[in-house]
Amino acid sequence: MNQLELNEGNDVGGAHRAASPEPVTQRGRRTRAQLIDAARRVFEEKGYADTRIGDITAEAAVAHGTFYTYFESKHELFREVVGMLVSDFVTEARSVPLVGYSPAERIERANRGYLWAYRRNARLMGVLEQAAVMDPDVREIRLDARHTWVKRAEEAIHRMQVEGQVPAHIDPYYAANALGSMVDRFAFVWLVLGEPFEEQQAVETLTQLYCGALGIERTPKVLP
Amino acid sequence: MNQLELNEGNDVGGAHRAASPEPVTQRGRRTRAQLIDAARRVFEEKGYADTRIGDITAEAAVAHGTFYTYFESKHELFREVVGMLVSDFVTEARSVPLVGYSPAERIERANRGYLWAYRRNARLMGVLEQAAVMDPDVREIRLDARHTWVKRAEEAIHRMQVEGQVPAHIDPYYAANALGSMVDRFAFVWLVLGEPFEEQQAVETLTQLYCGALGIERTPKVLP
Amino acid sequence: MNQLELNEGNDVGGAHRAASPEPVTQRGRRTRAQLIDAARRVFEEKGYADTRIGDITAEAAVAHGTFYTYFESKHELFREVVGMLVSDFVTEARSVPLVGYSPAERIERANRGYLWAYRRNARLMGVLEQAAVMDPDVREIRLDARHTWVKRAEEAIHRMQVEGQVPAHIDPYYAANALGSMVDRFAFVWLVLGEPFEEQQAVETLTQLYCGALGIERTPKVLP
Amino acid sequence: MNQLELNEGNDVGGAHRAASPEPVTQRGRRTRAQLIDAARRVFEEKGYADTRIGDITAEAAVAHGTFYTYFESKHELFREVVGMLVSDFVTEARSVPLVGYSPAERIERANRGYLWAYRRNARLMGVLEQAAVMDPDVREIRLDARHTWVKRAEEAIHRMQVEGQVPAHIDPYYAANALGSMVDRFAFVWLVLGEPFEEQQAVETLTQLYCGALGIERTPKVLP
DNA sequence: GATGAATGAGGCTTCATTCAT
DNA sequence: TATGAATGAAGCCTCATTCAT
Repeated sequence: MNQLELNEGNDVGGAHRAASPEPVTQRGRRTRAQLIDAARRVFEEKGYADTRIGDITAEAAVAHGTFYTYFESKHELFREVVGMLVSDFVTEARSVPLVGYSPAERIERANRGYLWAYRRNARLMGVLEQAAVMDPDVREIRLDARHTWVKRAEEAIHRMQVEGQVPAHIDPYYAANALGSMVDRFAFVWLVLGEPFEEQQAVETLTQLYCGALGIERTPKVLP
Repeated sequence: MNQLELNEGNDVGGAHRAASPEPVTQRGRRTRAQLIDAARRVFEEKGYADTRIGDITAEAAVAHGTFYTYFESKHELFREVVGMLVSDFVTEARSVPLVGYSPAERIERANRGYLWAYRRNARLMGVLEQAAVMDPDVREIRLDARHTWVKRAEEAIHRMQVEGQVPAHIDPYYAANALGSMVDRFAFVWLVLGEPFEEQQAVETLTQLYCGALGIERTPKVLP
Repeated sequence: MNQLELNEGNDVGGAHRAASPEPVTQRGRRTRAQLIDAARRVFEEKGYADTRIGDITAEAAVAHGTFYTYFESKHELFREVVGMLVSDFVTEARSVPLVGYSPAERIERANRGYLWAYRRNARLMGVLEQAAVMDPDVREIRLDARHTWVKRAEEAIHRMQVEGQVPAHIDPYYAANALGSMVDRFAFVWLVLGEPFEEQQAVETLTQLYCGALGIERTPKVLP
Repeated sequence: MNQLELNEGNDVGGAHRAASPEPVTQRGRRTRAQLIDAARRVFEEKGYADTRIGDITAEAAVAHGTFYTYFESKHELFREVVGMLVSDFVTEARSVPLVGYSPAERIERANRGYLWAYRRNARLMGVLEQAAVMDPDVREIRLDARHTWVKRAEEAIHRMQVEGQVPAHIDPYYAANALGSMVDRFAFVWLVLGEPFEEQQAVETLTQLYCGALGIERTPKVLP
């Protein structure tokens, strides 16, 4: 169970990845990687719409025309960058234990991990949300990732219903969507829009509400 | 109690407007209104970044140069349009009764009203979210609106804690933020990104989780 | 009877002419005309492929962007220019008398008129021939024009066959094409490619061969 | 007597080639030949102006940089290709008998051979005509070739005047130019611009007109 | 006020040519 | 010789903004 609303990785990312072939030479691979690195920094600083191709090549310290050796458009490069972003969330998600802890404990760990991953990638997450609204391709990546998560959370809720830990009248699919939304949006408002929250309290409240909503017993922690 | 994360209206909107003076003549007021109407349609169709001044004037059937008689920039006009969007949410919010119903009933009505208002304005809400990420002015409008709501929800939760309906260990401010996020984000994913949810089930689940999270008793409805 | 291989005028030209609407104001019409004038000069100097939009706007003494107020592409503007070229040939063609002279006399006048018109427009004729090879639209204009002429010459030959002035075994359509080709290509080699011919002798030889090919009696002129 | 308006071959072509030395190795010769083959195909498909160095190397399946091992420019390579085109016309021309047939018979064979050669090379002939308009070097090749032919045809006409087969008042040089233009241009309109002519009728009409223009007796063939 | 033409800075893309491997 | 990556000048097109009528 976790709030990862992003893609599991290669399968979906691959479906969207560039048609441009892998560079043959060592040098080519290095240049391509430089461009992706530079692009991430520029996207974070300026957002998707305000990023110029020239900003990226300047940041990567290559000639303007070199961009077109590897990418057809800003859009295509952005998808590469988003693919790496997704990978980081995936890594975080996989570190959440599925067994050996109480439900409340697992929920807390997942929430904390999600917020951490979000903080590491906050600027870029903002850009991703922005781009997803108008760009169908980006939206598809975003929704694919969300589907991956929803399925996981839904299964976890269902499992807990079978084990009698969560009431049967709750719809697992809708609940997974709603509670994921809660954590995801909270992270966005905090880390992208800049609302000044405090981490300990954020994790505590999100976890407490998450558990309460599902009828899971949990002893509140008293924060200093 | 409601999920309105948008501005209460004139006070905040007023703080941002004011750049261009109200037209003096009848004709001027009509032209100005035409531009705002047209702008809303174009923003909904193309998003903020892809809207051109020329798109708006063409849609409004006025000359290109006429735009600058009334607005200094696309940005300023967008704030006008967002101001009208906010007004619709405010109207909806005010129709939610604060007394005379059970907490669970009030929460359900607020949730339903929020989703309705969101649906009426879905395209534009998407644009607003998009613009809020990169544009500080728009972000300010968005966050002001959110603050308004948080204050209301926070006070409602606190009142219920005083009355013993909600456990004392819950932080009202964080909880108001988190639960508002849940409803707001759910609406976004449904109505902007296009996830196919069903209204009855959406309201039921959101309300049930909202109440459960706060420890409020509520008898689940059985949907057909 | 004449060698005009170019269009009669409005019908065909109109079919190809620009979609861009006539400018509304006096000033707009003047600017548009300036651009067409300038374009003709630049096309003549540099040919179609080597002409830059910037060359045209510089020659017309307007800003670069002004080009796009009136034309979508170099291609569209070129069609306008070619339309004016065609008009000149049409004017020339109409001045050739259809009656009141002997067949040989009419042929000579037509040949001379064709060469004159060609000389007036030599540079541009070269560009037109060049463009017609690769550009389907331009080719269509060129061939439409040729068809117009072929029909005229064909009818004239047929009339002379009926009157017994030309042998019946000659195919009027093929003959019209071949003899028109002779005059047209001779003009091209002379006036575009720069072979140093002399006008009197050119008219005399073309006319003598033209008549001889059709079996028309003609007394050769002795040139000084 | 023939209508070959193209170069006889090595002498003129040699005057323009010579820039890049013949490759020393076997492998080098093969690569160079691949490039020339590929270039012909690409020029035929895209025309001179729209052909990119990269198109040629891709078609030849060699690396982009390899081009510059053998050629200095697209222009130089084009001259190579045109040289091969000319060779084909020369081969055709040499197959026309100079003796042993009547004048009318020789003219007919030459016309038919010219149209055949033109058809084999139609696409490239179109490109050549196009390039000759603006490119002085290509124009020179074209005109050199034409001069070669004019000399031949002029000599043939003069010989026939001496023998009393052609009237003396005809100027051999102008007539050779004009009649060559007729056949050459007819072929162009038919095979490059795509006018739908039929071969038998084309040869018959061209030959009949050619003979008639020179006052040569010829019995028209009746086509089925 | 309204009009629509004019402006030109700014960003995009191409591609001939060079060069290190 | 062959490779393919890197370069950057050159041209294209857009569109926010100004301005004369």
